Amino acid sequence: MMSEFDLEAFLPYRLARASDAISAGFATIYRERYNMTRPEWRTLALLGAFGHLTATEISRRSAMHKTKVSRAVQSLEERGWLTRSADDGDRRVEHLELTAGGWAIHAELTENARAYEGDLRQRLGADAIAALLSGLDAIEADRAHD
Amino acid sequence: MMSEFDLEAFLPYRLARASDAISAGFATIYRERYNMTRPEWRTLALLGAFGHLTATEISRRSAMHKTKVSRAVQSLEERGWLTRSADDGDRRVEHLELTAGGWAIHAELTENARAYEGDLRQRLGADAIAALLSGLDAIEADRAHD
DNA sequence: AGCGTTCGGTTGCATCGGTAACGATCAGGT
DNA sequence: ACCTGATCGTTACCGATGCAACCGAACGCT
Repeated sequence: MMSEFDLEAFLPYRLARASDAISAGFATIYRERYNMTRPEWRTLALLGAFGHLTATEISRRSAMHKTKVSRAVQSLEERGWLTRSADDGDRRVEHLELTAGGWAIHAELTENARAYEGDLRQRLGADAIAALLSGLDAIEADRAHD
Repeated sequence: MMSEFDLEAFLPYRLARASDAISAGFATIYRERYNMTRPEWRTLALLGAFGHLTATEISRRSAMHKTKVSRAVQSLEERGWLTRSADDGDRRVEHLELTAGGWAIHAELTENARAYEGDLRQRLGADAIAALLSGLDAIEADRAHD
C-alpha cells in the first residue's frame, strides 16, 4: 500500500532544497577563494553592515548558535580580519570590528554577492523573485511576533 | 567606513534563515518523538511515497549526499523499519522497502506533517504560501534546466 | 557586603556530514 | 575472455556543529 503524502510538495522540504540550491553557488565563492565557512562569511558581512557588534548581537541577528559565532570570530581574528576591544563598564563584552584587511575581503565578497544576486534575478525572473520575497516577508513576520 | 551591502536582504541568507525556521518545528517532532534525523525522515518519506527505491534514487530525488542516504538506510534498517532486497540482474543494486513497522511510523509522521503544514498555512496566510510556492517553482525550474 | 541568578563568551565531548578512497559489480570495446 | 572505465554502495578520516558544562563578570535582592 502506498501513501498519498507527497514529500515533494511538503513546504519545509521544498524550502530546504531551494535554500541549499541557492546557497551552494555563493558558498563556492567564499569557500574556494577565501577558505571561509558560512558562519565566517555571515559574521564578516554583519560586521561590514553594522560597523561594530558584539558576539551576542551577531548571534541574535543571524540566528546562529553562539558557539558558531565564537568559533567564526576566533577564525577571523586569527587571519587578522577583525579585532576585539573591551567594553567600558562591562568587561564580559567584546566589541568586534573589521580590520583594514577584513574590509578588503568584505569589499570583494560583497561585490561577488551583488553579482550573484543579479545573476539570480536574471535567471529566475523579477516576478519570481518578488513572489519569493513576499513569502519570505511573511515567514519573518510570523517568526517575529510569536 | 561602512558598506552599503545589506546581508538581511541577500537572498541566499534570507532563504536559509526562513528554511531553518520552517524546518525547526517539524524537526522537533521526528527528533523527539522518534529519535530520527532529517536524512532518516526524508528517506522514510520517499519510500512511503514511491513504495520502493534504491539508495541512488533516494539520493537523486532528495539531493542528499549518498553517504547520508547510506547511513540513514542503515539506521532505519537497524530499527526494523525497512528491508533491502537484491536486484535480479545487477547485484550492486539494493531495493529498499518499508516494513509494516516502517509504514506505521510513516503514517504517524505524515499525519503530523499534514497538520504542521495546515498550521503553517493558517499562520502565514494563503496568499503568502502561494507566493512562496511560485517562487520555489521558479527555483526548481531553474535548477532543472541548467 | 553577601548570596544566588543571569549573562557574555569559550571549550570538551559526542555526533553529523562531506571528501576521497575503496570493494564489488557491470558495461563496452577489442 | 580480457581490460578499462563507470556505477552502486560502504567506510575511514577529518572538519563542522550542537549541547552542556564552565569561567568570569554583572545584576538583584536582602
